[in-house]
Amino acid sequence: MSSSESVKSLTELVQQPCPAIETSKDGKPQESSEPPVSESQSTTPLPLSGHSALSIQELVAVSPELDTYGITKRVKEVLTDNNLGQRLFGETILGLTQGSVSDLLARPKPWHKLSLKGREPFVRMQLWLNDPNNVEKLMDMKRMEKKAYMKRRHSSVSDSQPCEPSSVGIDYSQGASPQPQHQLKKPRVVLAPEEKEALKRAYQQKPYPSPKTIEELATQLNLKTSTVINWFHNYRSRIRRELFIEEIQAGSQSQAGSSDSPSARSSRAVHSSEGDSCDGVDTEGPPEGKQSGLEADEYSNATTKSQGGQAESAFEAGEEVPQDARSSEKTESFHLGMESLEDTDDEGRLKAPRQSSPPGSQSSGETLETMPNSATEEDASTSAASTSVLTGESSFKSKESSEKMLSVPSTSSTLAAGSQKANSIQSLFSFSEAASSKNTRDNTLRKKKAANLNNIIHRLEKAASREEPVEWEF
DNA sequence: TCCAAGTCAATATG
DNA sequence: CATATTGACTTGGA
Repeated sequence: MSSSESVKSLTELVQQPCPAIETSKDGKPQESSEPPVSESQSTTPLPLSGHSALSIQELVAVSPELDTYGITKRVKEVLTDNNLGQRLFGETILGLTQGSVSDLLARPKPWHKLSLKGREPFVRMQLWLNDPNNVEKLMDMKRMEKKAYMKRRHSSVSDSQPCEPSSVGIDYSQGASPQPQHQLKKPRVVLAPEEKEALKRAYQQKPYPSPKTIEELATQLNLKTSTVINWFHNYRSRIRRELFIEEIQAGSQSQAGSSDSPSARSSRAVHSSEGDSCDGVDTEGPPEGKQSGLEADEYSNATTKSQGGQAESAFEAGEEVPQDARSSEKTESFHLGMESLEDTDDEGRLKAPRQSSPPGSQSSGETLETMPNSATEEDASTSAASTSVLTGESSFKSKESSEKMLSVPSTSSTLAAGSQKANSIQSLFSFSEAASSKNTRDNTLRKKKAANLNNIIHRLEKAASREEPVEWEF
């Protein structure tokens, strides 16, 4: 209550001003409608600058559609132009940690795909962009931090150790191990490349593995069940995200109506996906041009299939979905000749991180994964999946280097090279930047897309069995 | 319960 | 030092 008025101004506030670019120094649009203040206790633990009126949540609720991609783009510009780090920005402005900020800035999801909670950071960013003193404030914070840091540094010199608050009674750690931190802190699992490969392969067969399959995978890879579960959750959502950014990028230049901010200006060169495809094969889709790209293709493809009705069999059979250039699977394990350097410690490294191994006592010498044999032979699908995993496993010797290696063919540092420092001229007109997801790990992308197809099919089936109006916009 | 979406926080990389 | 990646956890919905 009482805010019908403020809501209005807030809405304006949030609205993207114009394409104006911040440029360094202080260019302050004008702005003056500081929304009134109307305390609201709600829950906003943020160091929210001053008062700013309604809680962000309310603001989010009334916020018009924001161009997340554009916002992050501008934020990135402002930050780099002024040498401000994302840690500071995140903690001060968004109330998020550096990692989250990095992620957000690099892969913003389209507004309509965000939950209320997910929109919050973007509203904050927009608000920040509109604040004439945004940069100054942050700079101040930065200075203050530095000062505090210096101070601490000096004072600590006087005495011995830097006052570490110490952790509550540690001691009694195994007295004969100098480096292991108090392992009460959980080591953080680090999956070996081979393990990831195996999981990806499994995902490809079945994006939503049954508990049983998960168990098997865990056992075979010698991982905790929860780790496998988490991996699938994470992988699924990250693949999904990958597609979102494409959607955004594609949409931002091909117009595509619907959604999008009231600023339709510039849209220039439209470098459609560059042709990396050298090896022909794959994708039967005619070059064509229109539409919003291949991904749309895949989607429609999936849709068609599931409606056609046979998708199911193909999917369940574990046969392999007609993923275009798949086939590499086996082929891939070919180049086992490489790993010239750094493979030395490979072995030692692999087994290291894991602690207490499950009941299955195996491995011990050699290559970690030995896979005696599949535990049991279950139904077709399952066994098929696990088998393939195993197969892949046994033949590994190479890493997933394929992608990594190919992707970095001596790229002479192109733009964005020295950045960090100051240059930013390009940012004013470049626009290219993330536009095309270079061919870096293009391979991976392909794989992910294919994998996603399975994912989609799965969801379609699920939805179909029910009977709601599915509303995913393809 | 499972899942997705957001995050955190440790660790990798640059 | 900064930014990027990623396994795990938290929340909220069905």
